[in-house]
Amino acid sequence: MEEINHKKISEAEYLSTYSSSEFERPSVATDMVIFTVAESEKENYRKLPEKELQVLLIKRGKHPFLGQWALPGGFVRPTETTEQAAQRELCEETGVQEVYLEQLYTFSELGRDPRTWVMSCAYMALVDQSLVKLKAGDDADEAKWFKLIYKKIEETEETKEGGLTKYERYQLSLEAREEQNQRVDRKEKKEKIQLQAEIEKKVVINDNGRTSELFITKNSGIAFDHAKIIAYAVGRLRGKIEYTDIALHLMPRQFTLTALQQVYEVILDKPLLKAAFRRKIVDLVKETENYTDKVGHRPSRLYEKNWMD
Amino acid sequence: MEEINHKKISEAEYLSTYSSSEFERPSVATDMVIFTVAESEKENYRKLPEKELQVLLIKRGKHPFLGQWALPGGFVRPTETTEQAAQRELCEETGVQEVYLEQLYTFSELGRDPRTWVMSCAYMALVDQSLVKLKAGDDADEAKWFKLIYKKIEETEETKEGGLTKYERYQLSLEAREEQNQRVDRKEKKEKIQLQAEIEKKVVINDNGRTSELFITKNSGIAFDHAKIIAYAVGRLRGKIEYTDIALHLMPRQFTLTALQQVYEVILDKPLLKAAFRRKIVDLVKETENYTDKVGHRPSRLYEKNWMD
DNA sequence: TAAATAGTGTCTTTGAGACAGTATAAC
DNA sequence: GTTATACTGTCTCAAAGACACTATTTA
Repeated sequence: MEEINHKKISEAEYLSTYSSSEFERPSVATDMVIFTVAESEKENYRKLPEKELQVLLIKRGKHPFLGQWALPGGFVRPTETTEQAAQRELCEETGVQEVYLEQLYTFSELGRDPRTWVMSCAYMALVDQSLVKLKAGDDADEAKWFKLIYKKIEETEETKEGGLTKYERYQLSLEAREEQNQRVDRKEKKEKIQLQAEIEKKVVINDNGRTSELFITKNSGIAFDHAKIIAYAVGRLRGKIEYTDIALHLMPRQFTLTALQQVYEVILDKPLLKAAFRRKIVDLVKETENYTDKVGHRPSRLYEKNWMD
Repeated sequence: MEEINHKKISEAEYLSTYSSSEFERPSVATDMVIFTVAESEKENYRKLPEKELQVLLIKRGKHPFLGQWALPGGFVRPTETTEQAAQRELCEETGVQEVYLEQLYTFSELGRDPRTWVMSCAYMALVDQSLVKLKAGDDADEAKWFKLIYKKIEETEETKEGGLTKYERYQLSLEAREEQNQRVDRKEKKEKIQLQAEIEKKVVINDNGRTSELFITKNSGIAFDHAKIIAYAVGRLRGKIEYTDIALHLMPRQFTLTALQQVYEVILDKPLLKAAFRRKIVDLVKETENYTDKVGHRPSRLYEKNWMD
């Protein structure tokens, strides 16, 4: 509590006497959920490649959670906003400037970092993979794209007196290919890194309305509470892709409408009808006079992003 | 940077040697945008009362911004999450437990608090006015409901090379009735407290997409960057009321559909068509057998909230 | 009975879902 | 010609906008 008799001093005088260490302060970090969409290999020469939603993780080279995988991030400095910190981390990790960046949520559960009191202001970034150059992975800072699958696996309801509680269980699977860095052998072993977590969404409905909260119920290999942050980000991405044009941030300069549709499908994790999809996104894109080429079937017109509205 | 050779120590050992004061830390506060909807007086005995959107502000009894009006809030303690801090502030200020609470955004602009490095994790709360008992206003902590009007007043576009910049100017008006506490004179002077701010929304559209940012361009009487936080909250409320049932949190236990429509109208600041409105919200409410009474015209059926989905 | 709100019916418009049908390059 | 994708047309259905019409209470 301030004990100064404020009636008698000016604001300038007050500030000069203000002690900035009256309260214990948390550390504040930003964590970045950086999404991209990449193509996996073609099954045959005429089939289109499949797409996958990917998230960037970094192998921790230090305690805590040494050897586990974490979201890129770091502490916010006194000379920058959380957004600038996120921007800085993003650039350090991917080399990309100018990408879509959105503040997600500030996580402040006690004990989320075993070291000390740390809040995390989480951001989501959407990047076009073709622009990204991952930093060469030295031991302490190995970055990898993980294929992300996030699915609801169970839904239960419980009726208590005066209300209803729903539990939705989601599975988060993250998978990356382990590259054999040094070995230049013929038998290029493609070992996979598999991370898994289970997230429970608890929805309480009673006279006072509806509240929902996420919990990590299982976790193997994902550092801190980052499984929860990723789950939150996927939810936000899925919600926003339906009524905004953010998906365009994941596209290269020119792209086919089928490619765009695949991006929507892989994010929403469900197939969409072609005709309806095209009607919906027609205003988000501009026709070009270019077509795909040598694809083993009818070529497709290329489009560009149309941000005007 | 941590200079410990982490290869040789366990996580437990590492944590015991971790110094928690390596980085400069910000103060973290929560600020609450507490909305309610209240009725103003009837024009005549048969007309329905008008509704107004209100926000709770507190007159600052200390520096900085002494005498100006600020959102309720306070520093987050090491024993609580930001949400718990918000909950606590809300309860201290309004006496209400169990209300709708939603994290809005974390504001971290440098210099937003002249004392020191302070981030604010802002929350929005929606309360039914009938449950609120404002704390008796002692000198240092006078709380008041302000009628809120937030309107777009200008929109300009600027085409630069490689992009388009839109500026949208919004006016935020806050108005409260100054009650004459002690005086019990006949001539009950109803002086008004008028606060005004102008917010500019700058939208930049270029090859990299669309970014938008809010700035306070004029401000009279609103402390800190709280005009911006309020503007942000109104935007969120307007967006969410269209596709969720959060408006129900502003309603008393029983209410008429016209009252609910008025709440939507006052928040969205535009009239809605009755038939379409009723079709849209029919699943959010439950019929009761009760009707309004003595209203000078046909009585109206009362409804209750129906959160089930 | 006049005033004011309550509540319903229905025509139109819009957009999404569903699905079929035609088009076209590469092999 | 076969394969696989590109692209369009249209029927249906559901929700929202617009507006008009009927119903009911109270001073």
